[in-house]
Amino acid sequence: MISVTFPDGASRSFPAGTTGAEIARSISPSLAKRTVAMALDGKLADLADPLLQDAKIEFVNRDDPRALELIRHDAAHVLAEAVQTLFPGTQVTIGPVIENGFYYDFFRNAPFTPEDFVAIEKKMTEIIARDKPFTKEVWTRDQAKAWFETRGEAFKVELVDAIPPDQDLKIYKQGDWLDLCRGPHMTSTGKIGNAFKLMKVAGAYWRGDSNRPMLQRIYATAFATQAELDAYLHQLAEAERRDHRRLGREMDLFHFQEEGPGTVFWHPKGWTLFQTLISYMRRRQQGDGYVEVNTPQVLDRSLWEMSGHWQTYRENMFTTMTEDERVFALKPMNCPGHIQVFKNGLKSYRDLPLKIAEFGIVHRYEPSGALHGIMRVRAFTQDDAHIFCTEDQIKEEALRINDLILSIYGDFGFDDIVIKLSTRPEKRVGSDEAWDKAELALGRVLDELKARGFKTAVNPGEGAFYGPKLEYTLRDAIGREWQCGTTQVDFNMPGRLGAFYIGADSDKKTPVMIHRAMFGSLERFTGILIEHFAGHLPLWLSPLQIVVATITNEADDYAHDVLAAARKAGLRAEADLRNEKINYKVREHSLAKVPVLMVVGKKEAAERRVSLRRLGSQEQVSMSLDEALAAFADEGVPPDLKRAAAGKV
RNA sequence: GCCGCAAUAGCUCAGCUGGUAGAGCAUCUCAUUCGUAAUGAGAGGGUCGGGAGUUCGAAUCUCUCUUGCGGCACCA
Repeated sequence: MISVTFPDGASRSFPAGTTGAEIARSISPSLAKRTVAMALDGKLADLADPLLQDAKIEFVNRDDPRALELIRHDAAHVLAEAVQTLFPGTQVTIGPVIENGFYYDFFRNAPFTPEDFVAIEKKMTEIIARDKPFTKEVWTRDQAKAWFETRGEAFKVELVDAIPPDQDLKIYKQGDWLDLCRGPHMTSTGKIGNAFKLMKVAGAYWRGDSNRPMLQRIYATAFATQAELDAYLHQLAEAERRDHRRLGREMDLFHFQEEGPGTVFWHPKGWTLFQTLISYMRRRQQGDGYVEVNTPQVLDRSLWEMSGHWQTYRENMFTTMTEDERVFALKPMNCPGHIQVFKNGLKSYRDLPLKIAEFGIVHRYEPSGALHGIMRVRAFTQDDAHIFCTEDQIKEEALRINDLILSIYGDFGFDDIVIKLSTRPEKRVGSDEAWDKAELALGRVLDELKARGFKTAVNPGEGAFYGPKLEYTLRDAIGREWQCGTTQVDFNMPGRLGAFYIGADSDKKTPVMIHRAMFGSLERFTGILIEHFAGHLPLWLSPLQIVVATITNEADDYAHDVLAAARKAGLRAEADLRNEKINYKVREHSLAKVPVLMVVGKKEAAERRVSLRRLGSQEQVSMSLDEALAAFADEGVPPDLKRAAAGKV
């Protein structure tokens, strides 16, 4: 006999081997009917599993949040059956649950089309309606291999081979169709319901390896209820509404064209935003002891050979050959240039830490498929800096960077940050001893940050070729994660490029270099801000802050006065004197995401007032011109300057 | 780079199985001076992404290149 404890704390004895379904039935038929799975000691399991030892049992209903994973996983099996029924000869591979749904990877030569989706969804509905139970069997390795081999399922055979010998091979059947699967599943296909939808088809490499066959991945999603599915689809539409590529055009910030793949044409408004970010960052860096430099865009191949870029980063570099057959490369990183600045003039240990910053434009030949608006481009501006220091100074400097980064993100409203340590990659330069030291140093910093309560994680093998890094990932308004800032400890490059300083003992010493960026890429950060704010930038960032819109031409003179006064108050303003209705102007400037509309007509002109309308609000506020300008001038002050004015640093 | 899809006016898009292009918005002109998300009328605007082929004839079919989109792989 075993003792089974229920959620209310009560416990009962059952013969060992009693199944969850039997226990549910022993309590009440209605409970058994609505239960789709169980959790044993908190772990989801098939309801048909026998209980072999004492356990805490919970019965999981279809509307239990834990059931969502099962609904999706079951739906993946149904998708696979539907596809194999409709398209015989298609091989199945894997079909996991992912964040917002699930997918299944198939091997088939002909592509799936939108019409196929309709047919597949119909077939899935049929399979679900049949309501066949999911039944589990344990097979031997040979049995499973034979089954899949005779059916030409080469990928499944490979999966069978990859399962450790001490693990059972579990097979789940739904009617006549079966799949190798870890489980668990719900009791039958009917429990899936009809709130599912095929989303898209895309290529994906078998086992994520670009040297292996390309499979067709069908993405789909499923929810417990139609209302939840609808809410999810609505959320997708919301993300599309925020798309920076669309908003960039609507707000007239930038454009791309065919001749410059992955390179941005910044328009006046976009460039204003970009420069606002640079000015802000320049102030923050100056406040933290950085000096700013500018280094060449194009440098001789030999320098890149010395730095190691030529050997490890060549396929990402733009190169050019001049008339005299010299090979140059456009810089993909600023570090070698900053080392040249460091080397110029003898440095003493008293000069350390030396923090050299540059808003450096780097060119990287990114794979064509990676390009994405201004988020992923081939030429971008980094808020880059290199800190030359001693080994002893690493921790303090890394923590200073950390504090600065977090303060900066906070100024933009990003408070949910994850800090990840990336360790040595396979393709790297430098000795293992140097890597040990670098990883140890950053590991200590990570521990310290963890102790301070920050969210941390480790990404093994994801470091840069010259050193490990701490990566700062922020979460935007709709929950997406973006990697922006980075701190990288480098024991290699200063030595490779012959940088040294004179130590306290008069000996030449090689400095350690910390590479760091906070926005990361200004282009990407700009894109993140556009999407985070859905185009509704805070006043200090908005490239056009105020539009003065007239109601009739009789207010033109006054509108000119208002415009001049706004500009004098340091605000970025334009006037719209066109002979158009005020409705038309309101609509147009609202769509262009102008934060403040000052509407002026005869009434305002007579009283030297303005009628205010803020973006996103229908409310109209009448205010004296001076009062309004004072308020907006104050609101438009960047957060760091506001703190300085308030005497807080 | 790989798989799939796409490219028609500044923007969004229509154009069926081949018979040499169309709408709305935007632009320009005229009228209107009208209080918070589209005033009306008229006009101009496209060698249908580039190249090659099939055909009497190609926006439409084929090949190829380029660019973009969705993923994968890569990454700031």
